[in-house]
Amino acid sequence: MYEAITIKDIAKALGLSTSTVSRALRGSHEISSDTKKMVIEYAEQFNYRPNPIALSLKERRSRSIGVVVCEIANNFFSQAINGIESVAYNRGYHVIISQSHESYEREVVNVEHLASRSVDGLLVSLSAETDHIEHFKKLHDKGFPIVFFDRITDEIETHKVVADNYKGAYNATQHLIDAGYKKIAHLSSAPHLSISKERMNGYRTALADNKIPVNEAYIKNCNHGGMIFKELEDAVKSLMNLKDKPDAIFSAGDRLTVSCLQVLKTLGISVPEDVALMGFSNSPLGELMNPSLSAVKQPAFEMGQTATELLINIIESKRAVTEFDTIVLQTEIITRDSSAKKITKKKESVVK
Amino acid sequence: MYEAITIKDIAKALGLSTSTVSRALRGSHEISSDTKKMVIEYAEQFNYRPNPIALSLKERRSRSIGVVVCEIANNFFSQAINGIESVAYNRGYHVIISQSHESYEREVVNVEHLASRSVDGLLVSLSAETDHIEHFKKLHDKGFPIVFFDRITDEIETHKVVADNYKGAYNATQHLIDAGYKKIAHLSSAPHLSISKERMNGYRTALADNKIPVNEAYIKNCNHGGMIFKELEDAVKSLMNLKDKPDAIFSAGDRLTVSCLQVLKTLGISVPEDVALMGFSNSPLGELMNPSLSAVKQPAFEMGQTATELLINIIESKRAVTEFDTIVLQTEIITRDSSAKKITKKKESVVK
DNA sequence: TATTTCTACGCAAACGATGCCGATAACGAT
DNA sequence: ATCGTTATCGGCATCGTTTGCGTAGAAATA
Repeated sequence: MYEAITIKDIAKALGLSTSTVSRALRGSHEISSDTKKMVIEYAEQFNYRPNPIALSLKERRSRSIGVVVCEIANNFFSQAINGIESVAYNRGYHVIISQSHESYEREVVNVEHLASRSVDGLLVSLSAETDHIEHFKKLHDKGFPIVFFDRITDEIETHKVVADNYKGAYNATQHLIDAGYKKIAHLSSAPHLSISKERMNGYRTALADNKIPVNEAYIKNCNHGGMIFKELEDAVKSLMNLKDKPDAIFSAGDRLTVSCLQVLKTLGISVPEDVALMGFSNSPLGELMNPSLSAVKQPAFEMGQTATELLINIIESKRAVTEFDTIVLQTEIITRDSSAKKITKKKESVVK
Repeated sequence: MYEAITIKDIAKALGLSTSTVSRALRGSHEISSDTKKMVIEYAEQFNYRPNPIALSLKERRSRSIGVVVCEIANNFFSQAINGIESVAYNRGYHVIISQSHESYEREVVNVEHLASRSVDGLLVSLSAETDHIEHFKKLHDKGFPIVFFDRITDEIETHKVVADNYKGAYNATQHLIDAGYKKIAHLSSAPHLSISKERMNGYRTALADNKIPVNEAYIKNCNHGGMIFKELEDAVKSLMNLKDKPDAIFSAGDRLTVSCLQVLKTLGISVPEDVALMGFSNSPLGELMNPSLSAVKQPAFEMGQTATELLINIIESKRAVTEFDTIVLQTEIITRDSSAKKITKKKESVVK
């Protein structure tokens, strides 16, 4: 069917050996300029392209990197992937993306599939279900290059790239407090994820610094990261069914935030009048939503870029890398209507 | 650095030849069951995985397919990719995604990169800038498997998968008319794109069927598909600066619709009171937007699935495929607030 | 016993490209 | 005339795997 020209074809056609052709194409000095010219012209005429697979086999590298994320239909990750792609292409690498859909099993399968020597390294953000990481440890112990970003693990020593989740969550919580909210709930993903822990810490510390006691009933985890709608729905409902309802919700992820808003809408609970909402989100649609969404925005593109730079550095390093960095990038608080200043009933009656 | 076990290692360790090991692992009947058992146990113990690159070289196929789309940070495409992935993985293929960002040049580079024998076939949705397709023709003429989806071309005969853009646009326009709008503008992507033409036809026909003359000033094209914000902004502004303003906008793409809403918001034009809005969109956020967004929804996931099935069929077909299908999938009209029934001034005064 | 038939395995080529080592010829130096 | 040098090219092995063919030894048949 589809047959492309090889170095052998050129050699045969020109009455040369394959080695001569190979050298001529790479501009070796030990080939006469006449021969070089002839070979190069012939190659161009027939649009010769070296077979990357043969090269991979010979050089024992594929010049491609694998990406393992939970899903690409999420603005944070699609922006991160844009960053990954921009660096990868510049440095001559292909990018192979795989989605775990927050499932541990699919993550394992994808990693196995990618790592069995078809990629030179892995860029990983863990799935919500993943609570043990033997599949990565095995690879890492064998010297396989891995860089974690966003949802990282401290069980593996390698380069990592994260947003400052602690500070982002702290600032978001503080912002809600400053806007007059005191009963702030926290909606989070799986509790074992690094991002969940860090954001939880930021949330708790901000409350503590403001001398607001933590109400454990206000803290809800979704072990499937919002991939199962019911889980999230139940969490929001149980929150809003409390005798002492929260007056604000700080949600720790994009999918969570959006679904939460959806549930609130269904329940007829208005935002921010009945309950304020603030989340981690990278959706450009935040300002078009009803109400427009306050959010902690992560530097997704830069995270992807940085992680890719680090990964390729490991891949191309001559000796085994032993010193690893954890890069922390800053977040940005975007305040919009969903966390508008609280209008207390007192104030309202005063106005009246 | 990272070294994995090969068939050669097993052969040496067990005092066998590589061919025997190879056959034993594939369960050949001409290997004694003792030897087979020994080999298989050894392979499992050392976690042997065949080198996919060596296999690719031998079988002259990589078991991977390339995807060329304008961007993944677009719900239509990320859903389509989910469909692509689901079929591809089931049939044992990797998926390599590349984004053109609506740029012709980047599309060409990506296609060259992918097709130079690192993928077995291509799944393509053309970029907005692409108005000639020699880069695909060259490949297709050589017998390289390509399937187009969404934004297709009729200059190449191969399998194609599209939504029923004509009917979708017709129904959307009819819906706007039924809701009381008569001065309906149409905001479209590059005019040479198949989707643009089909949607334009649906729009024009619906108007004609309702005996509404087409006002050419109401038709605006964005040659960069909305990737350049100013282009879209200018289009919307010039529309709303007309003496005879439109009372509704039918926009032909997700990015266009969202950006349009944004511009309208900036201009202080309220939807649907001042102008109604309806678009093609697959964003699940439509119902959370302000106002909630009426839209034509495409079966993105199914389109991805179908296109992938067709592509793999071509790839795995023994003889050259000469009969090609164009699969047309149905769209769905979702009506929400942005196209709510028009409240005419007359009616309003009557109510008063 | 001699011949055929299995059984169970090894050898080598092939996929495409590269790189080490050699080979050859022309040429100048001794 | 002999040797060393240089320029230019070819042979061969290699990466990891599969596969057609060959064959040694054992078993079965004549």
